[in-house]
Amino acid sequence: MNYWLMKSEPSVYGIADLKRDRQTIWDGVRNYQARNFMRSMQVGDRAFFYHSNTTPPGIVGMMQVVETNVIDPTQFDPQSEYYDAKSKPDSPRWQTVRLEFEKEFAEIFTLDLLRQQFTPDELWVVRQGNRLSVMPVEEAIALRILSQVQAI
DNA sequence: GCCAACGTTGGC
DNA sequence: GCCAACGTTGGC
Repeated sequence: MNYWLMKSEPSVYGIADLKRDRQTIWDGVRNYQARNFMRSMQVGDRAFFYHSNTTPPGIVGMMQVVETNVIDPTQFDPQSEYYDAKSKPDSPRWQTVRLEFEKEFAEIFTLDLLRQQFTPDELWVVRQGNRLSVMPVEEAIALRILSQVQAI
């Protein structure tokens, strides 16, 4: 079982949306490194839900991977902003995962707090200029974060 | 809204 | 295969 961190802008899709939907396909990722991490995910892995582009940014909850190697349907949808004309149905470029809501934190674990507790080597999200939207989190780091939060 | 960081594209 | 131009991310 591995831990991950996945970013989303709450104005696009936030923890409240996942709580309502219970499950979601994590679509729209168009970065190869992020995609490769999602390809390596396994059922039962847990992921921190990170709110980006908001005040303050930070981790707001936990999700669980319930299905792997999901073809991102938006790549074939010309109406979607994530449409990829170069991706063909017989060899899709973009795979993702299905995630299930696990819990929402009583309080956001802010980026500022993460910076105070972890070095950029320990936790990639605190690296300056990091634009990666899916990244691994070491178990020891994940457990330190989880020991400091309460679920709603 | 600004802009630094940085990934991608495409001409050569 | 280099790299300038361009587009996007995301903190502030």
